[in-house]
Amino acid sequence: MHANVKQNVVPLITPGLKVACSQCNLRELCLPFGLSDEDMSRLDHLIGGGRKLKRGQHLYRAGDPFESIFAVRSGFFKTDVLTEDGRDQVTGFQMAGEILGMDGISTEVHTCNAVALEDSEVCLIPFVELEMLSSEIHSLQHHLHKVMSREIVRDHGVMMLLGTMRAEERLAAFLLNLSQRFSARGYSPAEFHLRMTREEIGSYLGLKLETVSRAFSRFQDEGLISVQQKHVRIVDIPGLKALLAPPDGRIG
Amino acid sequence: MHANVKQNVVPLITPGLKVACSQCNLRELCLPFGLSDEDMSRLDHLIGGGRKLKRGQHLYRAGDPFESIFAVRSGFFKTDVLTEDGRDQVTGFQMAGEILGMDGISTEVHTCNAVALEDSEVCLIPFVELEMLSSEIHSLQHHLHKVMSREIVRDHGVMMLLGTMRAEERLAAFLLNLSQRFSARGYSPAEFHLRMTREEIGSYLGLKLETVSRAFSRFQDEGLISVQQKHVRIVDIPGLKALLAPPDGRIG
DNA sequence: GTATCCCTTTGATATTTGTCAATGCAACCA
DNA sequence: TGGTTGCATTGACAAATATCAAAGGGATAC
Repeated sequence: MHANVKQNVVPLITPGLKVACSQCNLRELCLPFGLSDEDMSRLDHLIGGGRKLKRGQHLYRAGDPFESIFAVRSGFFKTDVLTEDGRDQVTGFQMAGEILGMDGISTEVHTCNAVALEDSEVCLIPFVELEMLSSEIHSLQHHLHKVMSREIVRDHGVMMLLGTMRAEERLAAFLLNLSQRFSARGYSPAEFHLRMTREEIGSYLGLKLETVSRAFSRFQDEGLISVQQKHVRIVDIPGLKALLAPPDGRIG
Repeated sequence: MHANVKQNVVPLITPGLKVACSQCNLRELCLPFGLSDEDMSRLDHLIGGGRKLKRGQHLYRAGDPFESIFAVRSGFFKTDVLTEDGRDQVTGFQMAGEILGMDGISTEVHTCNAVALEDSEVCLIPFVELEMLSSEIHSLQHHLHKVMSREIVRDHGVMMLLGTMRAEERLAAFLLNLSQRFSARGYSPAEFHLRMTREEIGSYLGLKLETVSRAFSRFQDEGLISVQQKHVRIVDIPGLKALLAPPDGRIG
């Protein structure tokens, strides 16, 4: 290898990784949602290939020029924001069918980091070309807007969690959210493997890792879940949901 | 007034309130940013008129069908999310030139409430027509995407604030953010009137109103600001900024 | 296979923020 | 003008979470 080629450079596109929305079983969860066969094949031609990432690899970093958004094909990601003064906030965890990178549109530069938490694959969607195609395909344009709006609504949910919930409520909401998303992808809603550490969960939930660990233990003691390291089984979904109603529960 | 007309019904468009982006001094802060004169006049024709709101009036409520987004022409708004279990989270405060209502795109229904905190005026931007026009005007399409992306990035900043900052850091960040936004609109960055109550600030910052009030008092004792009820004068901007570097400030 | 390292759990204590309560201030209305 | 009402401030105390510290468990690398 020549000296002017860094050893850790990773190809931006994994050669031979074919991508076709029309053949993808995630299409109903992902960007192609609602497209006709013909329009979907036009989208196929736009997708700039795929990319494989090993656990721990960055899909992009804050400061990288923005060129594409990404659809998660398989695997699991986290996004986080780092400030100069050393704060680190996990802003989300993304799984198959979800879109990454929309933070970069506003400034043409990514504002957060996206890291694979397990070996993963993504589709590259060049944004300039996506805009061109969505000028022509109204349903694609509208769905892109929906995807971005959904991200805004999701963020509001996280603000609600961080602003109004206590530690155990936050963790319950987090587990129920994961459960629901796994379920939507055909996996068990009751039993799954956490891809992230207690510290990453804590960062997302605005808690210290010890607090997260204690909340897990408490849920187990109360018979709500069974947890061993990263393996979680939800025993009592209604019980977890009940935790989300505050003590004075002014319902109705 | 006839019995079948509710007394509190407010016209959705204020008759006679003319709106033209091309004549608006907010256009560089708002949706028309970057448009040519010709394209701006096409946007003028799309804007569905304006609407005036008195303090306390809702621009829209969670559950309302989504039809338009709104540009704040004058005044001041808050948006908040309410859950069935009684939680209430203020998700943002909006001032002139800022866009409201993008939460509604994803489900065709608004997911939060928008309330005028002082007498205000907005422009109505019918979304279906905006999508049609942005298919034709690429720079409008792109700028709409930027505006939505900017909202996502802003939300990440709020998550950072809620997830990693302590009470006084949150309030300092809040004041500095207001200061910067007033400044960008030609108002004093150092002296302004808060349009929201301590409770609303607290909701936004994930704090109780008493904690907000104590933080204000502490800032005043330390000579950082001068505060009397809703009137705030920032005396020491660098001092406030210094509060945002955490105690161990691992810089560099 | 085994040693290492990172992650997790748990306990004791400190700090921060929330809760409850009382008072003060200011604007608004009659 | 005076009273009412809502908002803000302040204090004392309680509760939640963070911090510090130590030890155990699994996965990974050699």
